[in-house]
Amino acid sequence: MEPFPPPTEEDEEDWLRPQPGGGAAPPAPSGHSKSVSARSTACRVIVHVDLDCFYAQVEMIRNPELRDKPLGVQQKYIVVTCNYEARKLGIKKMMSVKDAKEKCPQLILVNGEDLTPYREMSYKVTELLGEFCPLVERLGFDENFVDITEIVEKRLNQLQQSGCSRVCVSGHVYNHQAINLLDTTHVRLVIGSQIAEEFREAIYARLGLTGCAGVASNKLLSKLVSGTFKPNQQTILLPESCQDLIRSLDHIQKVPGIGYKTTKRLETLGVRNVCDLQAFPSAVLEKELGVSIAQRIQKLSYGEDDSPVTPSGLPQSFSDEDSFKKCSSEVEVKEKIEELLPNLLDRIYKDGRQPHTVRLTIRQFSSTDKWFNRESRQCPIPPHLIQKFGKESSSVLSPMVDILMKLFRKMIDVDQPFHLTLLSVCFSNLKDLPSSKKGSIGFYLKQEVEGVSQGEGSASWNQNCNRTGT
DNA sequence: TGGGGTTAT
DNA sequence: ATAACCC
Repeated sequence: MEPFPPPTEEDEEDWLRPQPGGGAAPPAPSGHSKSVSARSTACRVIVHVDLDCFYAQVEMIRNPELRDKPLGVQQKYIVVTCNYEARKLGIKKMMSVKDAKEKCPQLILVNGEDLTPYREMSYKVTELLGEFCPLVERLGFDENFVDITEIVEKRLNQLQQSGCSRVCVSGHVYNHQAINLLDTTHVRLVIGSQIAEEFREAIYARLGLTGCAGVASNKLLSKLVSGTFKPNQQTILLPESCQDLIRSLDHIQKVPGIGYKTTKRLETLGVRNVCDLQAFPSAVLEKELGVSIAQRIQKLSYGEDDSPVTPSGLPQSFSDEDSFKKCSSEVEVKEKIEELLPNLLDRIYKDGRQPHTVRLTIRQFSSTDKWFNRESRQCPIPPHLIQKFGKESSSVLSPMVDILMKLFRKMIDVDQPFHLTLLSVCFSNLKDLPSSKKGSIGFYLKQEVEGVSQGEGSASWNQNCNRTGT
């Protein structure tokens, strides 16, 4: 057993006084409740948890012999991620297999096109965090935001009332900024660092995964600061260093929320870095991008982000896709769809809810603009078919193929030549089973099978139950 | 660039 | 249905 890898210590020590101003504590002579006004003024405390090279870690758990070797995870001809052994040898994320093998002939590659193991581990992480706190939001498979404001408030009160006068930061402080324990915002973030450490310890002890964490007063800043010390470390951001952090981003596209398209439009305006965006006239920005986007990204450029941590709960859609060099006949399309469907139907069956919408997405070959020309058609699933989702997937398969082929013909004239490079099937608009269904014998049999085969914890069970009401 | 996801319009 | 964003 390896111990939990030691974080770097930058502990600060000082006295934690019950109240500033030397006074014992709660004045507030008016009829007003003190705790209400104190709470409304308290800053939020957000943790961003970011697993290290997630797919590679999952593969190393599945096959421990890969542990100490340079390992890459391959999808088609791309190394989508790799472990740190491989990074030492110059392998980067999203490198072509060709370049990677040239750089490092000993690189071991595993195929990661089937996301099932990663998806399962990903939800175990989210569920584990859900045991600490209900406000957990997923971002992709390997990141989670947790709003720990309330946990921090509780611990702060405990600390003050039990006469404890010291708190130590766990992990790094961004910019090496000194902590002022007379500042309750500092103290809250320090307590947040201890909770973040507990998150990472639990994820390592229970799931064997390492990762980074960032603690700050909003989602944007927690995410940015989590990446400052990189594998398996954590960092807090104190408000006084916020501008340093946001301005350290050399390009605006590094700001989460400012993507490829917006970056291009900003470049047209001469906006290249965060400082440019901060200083840019709001009125001009609003005319160029629309009020909503302009105001949001300009706030982001100051490190301001009032978006809440929205619990992700159960997935809103299930999709499966495959890309390929060429698919140019109706028969091939049907074969590809028949390959994608069984896996998808199985996932939906295990979820237990019924999808009411199905969508087919294609990508047509084009030499220019190689990766953005996707088109899709969707339709409601006929009620008689919806009913069958609770049963054997075989009874749904061929009618679904027929529906998907009709959607395909809405996009593509099959009498004309075509050249597809991607097919994707997505089920969405998921609804809980009608409650009358839940009394049936079949329902309970199914629940037991799932509980055993997926080894689900109580958190997911509770999540499922809590949502059946709405 | 893969094979996924989300929300806004 | 698409377009933008995220990983």
